[in-house]
Amino acid sequence: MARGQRAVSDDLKEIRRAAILDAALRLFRRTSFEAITMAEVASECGIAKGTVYLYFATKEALFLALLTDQFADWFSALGAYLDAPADEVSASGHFVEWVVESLLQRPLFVRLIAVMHTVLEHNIELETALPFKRLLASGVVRSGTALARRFDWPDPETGMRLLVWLHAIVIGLQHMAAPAPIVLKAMRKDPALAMFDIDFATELRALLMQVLAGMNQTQGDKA
Amino acid sequence: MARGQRAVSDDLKEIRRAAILDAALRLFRRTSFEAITMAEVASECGIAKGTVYLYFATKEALFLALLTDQFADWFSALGAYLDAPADEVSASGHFVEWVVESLLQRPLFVRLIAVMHTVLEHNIELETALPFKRLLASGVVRSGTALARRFDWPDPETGMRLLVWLHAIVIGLQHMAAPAPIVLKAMRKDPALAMFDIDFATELRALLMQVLAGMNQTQGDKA
Amino acid sequence: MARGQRAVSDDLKEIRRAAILDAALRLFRRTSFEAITMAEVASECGIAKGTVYLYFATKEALFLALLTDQFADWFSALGAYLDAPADEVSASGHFVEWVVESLLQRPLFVRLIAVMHTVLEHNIELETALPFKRLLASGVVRSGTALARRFDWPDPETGMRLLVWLHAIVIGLQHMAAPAPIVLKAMRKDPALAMFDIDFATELRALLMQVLAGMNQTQGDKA
Amino acid sequence: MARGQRAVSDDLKEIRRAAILDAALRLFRRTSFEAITMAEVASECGIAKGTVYLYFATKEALFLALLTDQFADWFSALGAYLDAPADEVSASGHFVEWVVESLLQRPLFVRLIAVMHTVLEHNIELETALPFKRLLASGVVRSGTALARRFDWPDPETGMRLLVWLHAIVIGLQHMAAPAPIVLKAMRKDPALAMFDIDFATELRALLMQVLAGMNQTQGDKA
DNA sequence: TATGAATGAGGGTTCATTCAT
DNA sequence: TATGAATGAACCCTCATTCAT
Repeated sequence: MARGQRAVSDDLKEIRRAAILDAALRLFRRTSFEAITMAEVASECGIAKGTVYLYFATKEALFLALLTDQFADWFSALGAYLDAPADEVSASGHFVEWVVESLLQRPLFVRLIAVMHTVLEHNIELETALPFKRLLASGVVRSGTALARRFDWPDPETGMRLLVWLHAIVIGLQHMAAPAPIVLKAMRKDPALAMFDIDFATELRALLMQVLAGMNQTQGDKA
Repeated sequence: MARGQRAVSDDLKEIRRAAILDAALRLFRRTSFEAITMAEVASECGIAKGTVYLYFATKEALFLALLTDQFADWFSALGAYLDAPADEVSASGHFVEWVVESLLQRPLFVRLIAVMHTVLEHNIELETALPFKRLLASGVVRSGTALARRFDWPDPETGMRLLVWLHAIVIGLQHMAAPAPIVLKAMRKDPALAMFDIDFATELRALLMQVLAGMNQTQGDKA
Repeated sequence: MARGQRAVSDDLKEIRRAAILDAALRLFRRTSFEAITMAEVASECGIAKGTVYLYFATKEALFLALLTDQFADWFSALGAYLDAPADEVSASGHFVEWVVESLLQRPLFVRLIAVMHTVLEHNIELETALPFKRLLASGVVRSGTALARRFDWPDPETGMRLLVWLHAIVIGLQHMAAPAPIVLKAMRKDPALAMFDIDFATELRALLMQVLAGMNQTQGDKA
Repeated sequence: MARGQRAVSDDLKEIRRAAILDAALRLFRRTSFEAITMAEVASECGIAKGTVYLYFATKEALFLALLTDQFADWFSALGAYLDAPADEVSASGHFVEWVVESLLQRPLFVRLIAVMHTVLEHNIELETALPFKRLLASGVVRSGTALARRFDWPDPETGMRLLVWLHAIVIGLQHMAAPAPIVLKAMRKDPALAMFDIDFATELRALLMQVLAGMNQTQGDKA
């Protein structure tokens, strides 16, 4: 779609919407949410500033849409993974590895999650928040159930809960794994601060393993 | 210290510094970091705007000092707890309960932690970041070691790691437990979103229990 | 153009730009560059503060644009003067008189020149500085050449140099002719300071006459 | 005088005053008037901020005192020069050379003159302005008279006038010879702007020569 | 006289969002 | 639907100067 062209049909509108999202994603790859301006998004997309607002009510809504897509994609991949035939090896380890890998391949997803509650979910309308949370809920229910089945947990809610916890853990670890420049400098200066040099994947893997170990034990006791 | 009065001695300066921190804390109880202006802090403290900057180089440094105090207090309490004679009942459960309680009693501490990496540690100088991180490191080392001893973990680093994980978990759960107003509204509207009505204490307790269960199991296997 | 009205065409934009410049000029007539705030300019122009920044990147750029116009106007007048048929009377005296008159009629131009190098040319971008200096350069080249022809100086650069010197002289004399209020007071108090009661026109006329006398002598020697 | 020590006698007070001036001069050598803070001056001098204000009422008064010293020194040197036995070679050229050299050796003097009227003479009290201007007046009268005698000008005021003009010329040329960084960049980018790459000494020498040539001619005509 | 803590005015600039065209 | 001109709130921090001690 060329600049100035009007998206009259729904299809064209969808294409333009996607183009805006793509532009935002490209910018987000390079910098942070705060550093990106709506003018830049428009410019990167080759359209006018006002046009962006025809498709997204606020800057936060725009990036929440980005996150929505990422969630959909991730849940889809998770569903595919969980539907695949069970693995002979330790299910826990395999699953943890999948999670770690899936997130390592989606760094922007992780970065968006880290600002989701504190930034993106503020300054949006109910009609934006509602479908987003519903998508999340449906993903959690679906995947949580599949997860419980896979791990032979009697209660599907246990699977859902694990996903909620995973969400929290991802937020926290991402915060710690992406320190402010000045903190990085401090860490370089004082070796005693090396402990704060958190590797996202390493910690996620280790922590998740423990959680699953605990859950399997608990659930095993129950069973 | 009354307005205009000069903090001429180091003692008085410490008192004034504490007064500013106290004013900031009172405001933070009522609103968020973003909503507070330095002018408000000064006004709440009954001093001039510029005076605040004599004690704290930036707004972030001011709130980081607040967090520093909270960390010191919490680590101190943790140390006292860990040094107390071992409990006959399940050590894990007892410890988890202590953590949950200690954080429930310190809601501002938890809220500060939630913005620590993304906000407070930005826009500060190295000389502010360094002592803060060192305090944290020393607390983690000290408490982590005590923790390992308490749980009979051979490696003190296991205790330290648990604290790092706890930190991440607290950040993530606090984000989820303090949703944006619009999200709250969405949750009230759609019962299917009830799963996002996260209770910080409940989830922290449960998750931490699983982590500890996993760790004890793992460490038990090692021993 | 009324407040809130949109300058949608290039013509209208030019009109609005001119309106802002005009507002700034009106204020500058009343006070000094330092005393003027961008908010005042906007208010005087009947538009919002941010709108001013759509047309001028900084306060300095705004006033440099003012100076640009004044330079263009003055160079244009100078060109017209130099292109006019030669005068029978002493060319030097006639030219000096024209310069003095042209500057007396443009007091704001002179005041802007006085802060041009120390204030206006700071805090501007290259894309602002470049065209400004180029306009000046072209004016100097063109007028300097015409000047040399008029005075029968073999080298056009002599004319250009005279213009550069004139520029310096105008700056210095304007500084001296516009003393600080307290200096004015001192001069009123002590008659011995009367020598500092510089009249811009008188000194410019006299000094320029000497410079031209010297140059004609020198050039005459050369010829 | 050590820090904290009290300057009880007038001698000691004079020493401290000189120390402050010296500190300010050292800083001025490195940066500009605007960039220097009174806190820096105090720190560079090893005394408290308030102490500086015991000796100089305002920042401007402090730097004006600096300029006073420089003027006294320069006038003294000029007096010595003019009192020396006349030179066999062209008096004009010799004098001009002396002026250029004397200013090249006093770059801080020149820089202070450039901001004298627009900055330093503002924000001072009458009791600061008065002696400063009187010193200047006396220097101008004395040196102007000597100058007229030297050049065989019948009227001593002609010498005084030359000094006033010299003052103006120095201001203007210094402004042009110390362009803003962005202007420097513009000049580097566009060769057509090379004409603005003003060398202070070169232009001062040339311009002054013309002025003197003109004056000698005029005065010669008179005589 | 020396100190340095306290003061507080001061203002340019950005940018998400709106809305006239 | 597309545009992009217009809006205007928002805000930290500096630093010359004062004055209590």
